[in-house]
Amino acid sequence: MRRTILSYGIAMAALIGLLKFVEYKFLIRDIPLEFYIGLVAVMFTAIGIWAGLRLTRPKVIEITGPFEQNEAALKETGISKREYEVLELIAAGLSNQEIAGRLFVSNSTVKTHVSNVLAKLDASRRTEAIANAKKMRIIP
Amino acid sequence: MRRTILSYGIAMAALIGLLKFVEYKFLIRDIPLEFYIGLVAVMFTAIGIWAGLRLTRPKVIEITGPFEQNEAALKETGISKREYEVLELIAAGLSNQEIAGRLFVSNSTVKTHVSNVLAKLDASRRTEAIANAKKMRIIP
DNA sequence: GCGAAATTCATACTTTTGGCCGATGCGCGT
DNA sequence: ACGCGCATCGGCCAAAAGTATGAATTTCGC
Repeated sequence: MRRTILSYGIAMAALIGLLKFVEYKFLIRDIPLEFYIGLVAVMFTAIGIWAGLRLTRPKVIEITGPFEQNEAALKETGISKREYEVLELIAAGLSNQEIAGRLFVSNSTVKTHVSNVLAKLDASRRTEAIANAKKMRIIP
Repeated sequence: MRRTILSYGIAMAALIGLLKFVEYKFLIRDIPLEFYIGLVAVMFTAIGIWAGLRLTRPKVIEITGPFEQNEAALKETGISKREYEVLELIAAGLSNQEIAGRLFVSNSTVKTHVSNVLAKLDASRRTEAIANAKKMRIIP
């Protein structure tokens, strides 16, 4: 962990150096500052995403055994791709509001999806949907 | 997806605007450009991490084979016998009313038990309680 | 390209759930 | 006897979840 942080520090330093260089180049050619700032923003956003995923990855990979999904059963329910995403998040214990935030849609949309999932899984509560989906082997 | 990208675009635009403002402030006070750039970098790294985490889907851990209950974890939660029964029925997808019928108690009692279970599992929704309990291996 | 399916969103309504209070009775150990 | 945890119940309120309906877009298979 200490090593990891150190690595990131060095990488950051290197990047700052690179930026200085780019900055020099750009300023020489009289390219507007806004453009340069935008470039920096995009670069570091990308770095942030990358770093974020790197640092959190070890936590999520905890698969104990092979989960074989019953594709047939899933298809039979008629659950769409988006609806399945919602179902996964429901099973993860998220609220409609949280799901909306995660999927970048409105609360209304999530409710629609949830309602569809409930109907397709023959359930009237999300907890029942989870139980049914598990029984049918369409979610781990 | 298009919407997602659009959202980011708008968010970016807004942030650039904010940056312009900050920039103005800083330049007025003759603070070096490097500092400003660094600020931008840090900000957008943070944004990137946030976005990355937001986009990461929660991986559901799976339990295969014989279920061996983590007695220690269960004891640690302080969940009582009756509360555990309720928890099992929650996980089975029953409503409070149904649980009340199954355990021959009133709806109020079930609600009390549910509330206690939620508190002891550090959850605020029954679905979250299920997910947590599964992670802690106190229910199959 | 056309049409069906999928995705998105809103509004209004009912039901369920959860939080917070207090209260009673019962058994158990000191 | 007293305190303590557990189980039981009720009321009230707010938030979340679910239902129904309608509609605008987008996507995708043919």
